[in-house]
Amino acid sequence: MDTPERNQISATLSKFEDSPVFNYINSLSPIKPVKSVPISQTFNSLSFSSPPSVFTSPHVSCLKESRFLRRHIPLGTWKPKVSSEDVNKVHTSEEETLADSKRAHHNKSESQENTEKRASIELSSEHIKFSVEPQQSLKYDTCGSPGYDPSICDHEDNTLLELPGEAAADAGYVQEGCKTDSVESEVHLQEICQMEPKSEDPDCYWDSLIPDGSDMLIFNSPGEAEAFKGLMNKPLDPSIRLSDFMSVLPLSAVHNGRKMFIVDSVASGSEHEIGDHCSQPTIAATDTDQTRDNLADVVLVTSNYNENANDQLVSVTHRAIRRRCLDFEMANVQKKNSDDNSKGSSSTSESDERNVANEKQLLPAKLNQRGILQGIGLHLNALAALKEYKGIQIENLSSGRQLSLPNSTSLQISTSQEQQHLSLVPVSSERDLDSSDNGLQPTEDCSQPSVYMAGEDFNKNSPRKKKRKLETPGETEGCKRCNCKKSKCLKLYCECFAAGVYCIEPCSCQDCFNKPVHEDTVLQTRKQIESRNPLAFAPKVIRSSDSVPEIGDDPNKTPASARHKRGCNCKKSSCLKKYCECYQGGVGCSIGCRCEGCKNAFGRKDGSAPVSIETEQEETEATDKGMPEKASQKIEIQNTAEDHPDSAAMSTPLRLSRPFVPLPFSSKGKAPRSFVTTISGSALFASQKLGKTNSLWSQSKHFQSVPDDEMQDILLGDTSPITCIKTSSPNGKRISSPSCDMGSSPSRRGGRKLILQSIPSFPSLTPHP
DNA sequence: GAGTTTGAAACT
DNA sequence: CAGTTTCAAACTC
Repeated sequence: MDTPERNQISATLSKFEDSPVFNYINSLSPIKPVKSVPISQTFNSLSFSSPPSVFTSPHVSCLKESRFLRRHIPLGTWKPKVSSEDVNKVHTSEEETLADSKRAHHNKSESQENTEKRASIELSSEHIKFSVEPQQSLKYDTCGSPGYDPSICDHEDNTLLELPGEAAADAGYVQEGCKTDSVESEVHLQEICQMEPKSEDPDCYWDSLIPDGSDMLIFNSPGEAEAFKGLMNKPLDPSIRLSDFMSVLPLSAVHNGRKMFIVDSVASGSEHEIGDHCSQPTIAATDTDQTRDNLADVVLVTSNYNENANDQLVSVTHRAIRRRCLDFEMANVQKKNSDDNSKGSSSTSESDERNVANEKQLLPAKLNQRGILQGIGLHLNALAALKEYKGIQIENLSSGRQLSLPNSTSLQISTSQEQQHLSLVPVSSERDLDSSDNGLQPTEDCSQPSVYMAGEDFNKNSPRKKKRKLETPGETEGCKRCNCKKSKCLKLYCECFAAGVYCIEPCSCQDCFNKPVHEDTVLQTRKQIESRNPLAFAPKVIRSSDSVPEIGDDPNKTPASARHKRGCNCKKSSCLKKYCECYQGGVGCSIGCRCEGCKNAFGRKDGSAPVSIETEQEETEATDKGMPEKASQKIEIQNTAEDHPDSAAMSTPLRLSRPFVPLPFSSKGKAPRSFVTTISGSALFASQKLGKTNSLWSQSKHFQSVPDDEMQDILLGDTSPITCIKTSSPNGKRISSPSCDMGSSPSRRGGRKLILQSIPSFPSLTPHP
């Protein structure tokens, strides 16, 4: 699809205001009746920082990096509101099928070419998608969420992966799955337009909204809506904390301090129509009066709050704007005046993050020291640390994040979790490695947890989601689901807990405490466990690889190795079953493993080629279960050729060298849980927090097996070269350090440096040179 | 779906 | 630190 030039967008928008169409739109009711459709709540991890929840929900998926946050908003039926020619258009037809959508979209793009512009709406029976092409937009995909339709997700994965440079293409780019997104967005834009105060200075208004380089964040998930709702329901309180918003909004939306649109279209399953409730005037008044000067950057559009929609909407909008002021502006303010407590207090982590980004240099020192507050972490915690460092009072982020709303699906940010994730920076997921050309982009992974979904609530609202989840094993299964009965999901036995995610609906756990409601307990428990083993929540599988070959590395050689951090201890399974964490994680065993009779198909402990006659037999078994024989063979070959027999960490090139090969795991197509863990923790955070994946990526290498001590050093900015990081678990179990075998590879060095350096650039939405 | 096996996690 | 117990996933039937 053709995407109008980004820079054109602003202009276009401006034009919008003046255009008759715009007026027309404005005249329309801001919100059209919409049937809500169960939506996948998940928030995709972004490549930008987004608020992690204490535990992110495991069911996140499809992470894509693009400058544009895109969320799927499956609107059941969305009624097209406007079609405009000048502006470009909105093609709407209520009942267009996807095919129709495509067509429409296509047409749109054509028109866009002509006009350069902007919003186009297409409706699809099921999904309305939107695409906005602000210069800098974040794309937020929600695919992979529990209820998310895998097909779409997959599709998007393929289609949406975009190189930074190609971001612009997004808007225009529409594929079936993706296209719909575009449509949705467009629709939302319309709504926004409608909602936005007309009376205001159009110039200022739109400028503030979308204009140059604005980042657009679109929220479609019901959960978000709910979360907002909760916040909004509260009386407008100046003291509202940024964190409150943060819990709902992805940091990414904020971190740049750019304009942000928040479009919330559906309350899951809700069939209410809101349109009538929203009154533009009210909103306009609110926004304009107070924020005019500030040029509200955040526009929240809710399409369907059932009750009191009007009020809520207004308040939401208002707050959103407020938030904007606090965040974006605050960040700046803080920079300038750390003294400004009034704002500072209200400023939330977002600001902090931004600050961090800008002042990364500060991070190192303080992070570590305090770093370890609840977990350690760069992200919010880091920010917190930073704040403290600056003498700014740190706000208890966690408290703020928690959404009190019952129904809120909110994205909860958990301080501890975030910290941990950051500190541990897990390795990228295999996919990431594979797909990312340079590791810059975290790929989305269905398994990535980014959002907590109130399972119960969620279910209630959207049984369909549940169904979908169940129906889409590949995707959903990637997500953790526990079945704990006695551990209350507060032990590492619990996969959800271990993965740093809250238990959600699909879990069959009993007496589960691993829920946002028990955040305190969860955090406490985590602390306790971490005190025992700082790496307890680190990804089990550590991958140290850069997707990008490093200088000096043999191109043919897989740059990375992946190992189980602790190594396995298998005795009977021969490391050929998922009992074996190494195998489960799709990595070979290393000398760090204490396994007996290792036959790990991904690489034996002794470094020998994985496949032997015996193994083959075994593998046959595996194959039956879904492991492609070829894959295994391939693996073997690679191992043989590449592994260093003597090297402690036998590399498992598997993932790096080839595109993601389905692991031999379950016939169900379920990704190894280990992977999930890794992915969820690392990739997600990396992307979310740092925005630039690559930086994290690199970091991840280091973090992978870096003990806290070292980690601290690193964070502190200790630049002393670390040739090989030795790690050991508290209990004496060995932790392989994959990187070691690489020797003092450039990657390592590079990664190290990156740790600090990369952090800084907060999610700058602007393209990276 | 119930029962068994397995190995990590937790405990002593 | 080693041995034991507990636990839940993986697996089998």
